[in-house]
Parts: sequence; C-alpha cells; structure tokens
Amino acid sequence: MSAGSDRHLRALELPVVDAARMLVGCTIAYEGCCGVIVETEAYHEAEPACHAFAGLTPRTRTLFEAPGIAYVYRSYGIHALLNVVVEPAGVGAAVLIRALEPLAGHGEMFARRARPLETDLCSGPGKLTQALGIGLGLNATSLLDGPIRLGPPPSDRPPPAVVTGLRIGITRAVELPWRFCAAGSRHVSRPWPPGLLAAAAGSSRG
DNA sequence: CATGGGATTGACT
DNA sequence: GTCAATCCCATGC
Repeated sequence: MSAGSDRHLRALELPVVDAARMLVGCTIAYEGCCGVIVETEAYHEAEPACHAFAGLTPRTRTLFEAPGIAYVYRSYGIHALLNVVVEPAGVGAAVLIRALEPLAGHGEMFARRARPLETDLCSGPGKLTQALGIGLGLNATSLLDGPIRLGPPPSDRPPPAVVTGLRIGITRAVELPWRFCAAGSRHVSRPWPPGLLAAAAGSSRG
C-alpha cells in the first residue's frame, strides 16, 4: 500500500481539528466530477459555532452519526454545504469542505456554475456543492461507499503544505484557528486572514 | 404559533 | 465597500 493511499481513512479516525488538517489534499468525487480538497474548517459540539452545540435535534442528528457520513445542510436558505462527519458516534463533530481544486468534470461544473473562471468553480462551500450538483438529499449518506466519494490524494499529487487560520463567516468562537488551506492554492474561498497564523505557509506575507 | 438568525453568494455603488 | 435573496429550524410566548 503506497504512502498516502489511505490518508482519508486515517483522517476519519482523528479528532476533528486534526481530521480537518489531514483532509486537505484528499479528494471528493460525485457523478463524474472530482476535486482536491484545498480548504476545510473544523466544527465540534463543545464550541458554539457548531450546529451540534445545541445538542441532538432533528437538524443536528447527522452530526452525531459515525465517522465518514456526509452532513449536508441548507445555509442562508439558499446553499447546500457539505461536511464530513468525524469522531465516534454520539459526538457531534464535522469537517466543513470549503473549497476544491477541480480535477475532473469541468464541463459539467461550468454548466452548473455558469462562471468563466476555473479558479472560481469550487472556491467556496456553496460554490462546490453547486458545481458538483450535491443537494440536501445526500445528507446522512456514506462518503466511503455512497454516491459522494471521499478519496485519498491523487498519486501524482502528494498532500500539500497546510496553512492554518481563523474560520470564516461565523459570529461565535471566532478565535479558534480551525481553518486549513493548501498553502499557495489559488482555489481557496478567500485568502487566509491577515498575518496571524499564516506564517505556517513558510513565506507568505500579507 | 411567530420570529430571528445564519458555517453564503452575486450584484451593485 | 454594501446589501438582498431565501428557508429551515431553534427558541420563546
């Protein structure tokens, strides 16, 4: 078994923050479209930005399922956001997939997105689900043998260096550095926060 | 049962 | 930079 070929499986065994970091570089595939994960965020029931903070409710039920399940929910009444459920069943935690670098299915993705730039195809949590055609009906399906497939990094693309930053678009627990981006990727939803933890990239400055 | 608030995006000034 | 679109659900009366 070559190194990295089970990276996605190993990630599912880890605490959510480590899983989020480990999933950068892995792949998401659905109906002929595929991309490399270049941005993730971690959410855990112990902190108030996580939906599971409210406890086990109809909305959060999926978050408490076994690792490797997809949590897909509607955001702002408009968008579907894709998460990878992690940590043991009974613990509410998931990794939000925030951006992909498109690998396959560009034609379909362009058609669904109707945007001209390749770097803008999947550069956001709502954008990538629209590009891949992932809807709320896929909530609670398996990412290992279900319609959406979580896979290891492509063999010709070793996992990238990872930049750590603050999560985006939340109002609670904003101080937690639980956002992870592939260093230097042009496919992320937004540049990482000014200064702060960006030093992990090695050379980025502003 | 009424209400408020989003893990966002795209269009516009 | 600002702002509307749009809907599920958690909360409160």
